[in-house]
Amino acid sequence: MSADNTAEIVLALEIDDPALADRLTALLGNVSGIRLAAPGERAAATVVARDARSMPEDIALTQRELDVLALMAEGASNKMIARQLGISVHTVKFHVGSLLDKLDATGRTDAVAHAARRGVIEL
Amino acid sequence: MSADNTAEIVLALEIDDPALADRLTALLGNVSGIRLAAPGERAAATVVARDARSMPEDIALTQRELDVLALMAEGASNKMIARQLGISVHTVKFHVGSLLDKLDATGRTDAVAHAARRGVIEL
DNA sequence: TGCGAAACTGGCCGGGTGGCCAGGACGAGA
DNA sequence: TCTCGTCCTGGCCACCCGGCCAGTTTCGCA
Repeated sequence: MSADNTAEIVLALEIDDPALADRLTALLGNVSGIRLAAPGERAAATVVARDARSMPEDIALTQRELDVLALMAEGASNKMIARQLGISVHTVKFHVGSLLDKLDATGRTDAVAHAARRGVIEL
Repeated sequence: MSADNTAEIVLALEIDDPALADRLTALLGNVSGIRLAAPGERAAATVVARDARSMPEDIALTQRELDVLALMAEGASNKMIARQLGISVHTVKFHVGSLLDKLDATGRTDAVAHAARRGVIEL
């Protein structure tokens, strides 16, 4: 990282609302120690507008379901999950079934997509 | 929004790196017009670590592969994708195969996860 | 004009997936 | 105690998936 203490932090802006973007640009542009990223430039952090997601709307998943879900997101098959967790394939399928139910998904791919969208898992 | 011109913009911080978080907290805390959000408080914008997307590491996917990938991310089966795109299931499987290859994935679930991670698709 | 890339289609097949049935063990709480 | 939720296991089965083989057309580029 070689984080030079005197180096400026490069911030990227990703704001839909033009008014808000303008105000932030004006405010942040004058802060010493912070520099706004040029278009396409790599930034250390990004300012995003959507407060929308990151909603703590936690779906009630059991610990075991979270275990299975995490491995599913890695692309693991039921057999692999079974081996990993030390349970039978049948039990894995049972948990996967519950997951599909709770996440309102049609299949395992849909399930991880939904889970990622809702912030249940991190890709 | 009732964007009072004199109102402070509430910024939330979502940074893993403690050092970076500290520096940003110190820098942004002194900016008039900006206030850092209290834990749990609704913010107008969020500062997230790292340059979220805009990864220039574009995997070379053809248009058709992107079509298929998008529908895969919706949890669509090969049959559904075929109907949606007006092509045969065989062709869908052909594209899926290429996708698995290019994305270095073991299955469609893995492919969607990889694609999302690399910013190829938006969940 | 030939050549490769992309897109498309077909058949075949082993293994994976998801839905259904049934059951048992365990702990928390009424 | 008795019920409820969670976790676990089994069998059965239709269907889907991914990989293999083969082929066609269309397009741009050398």
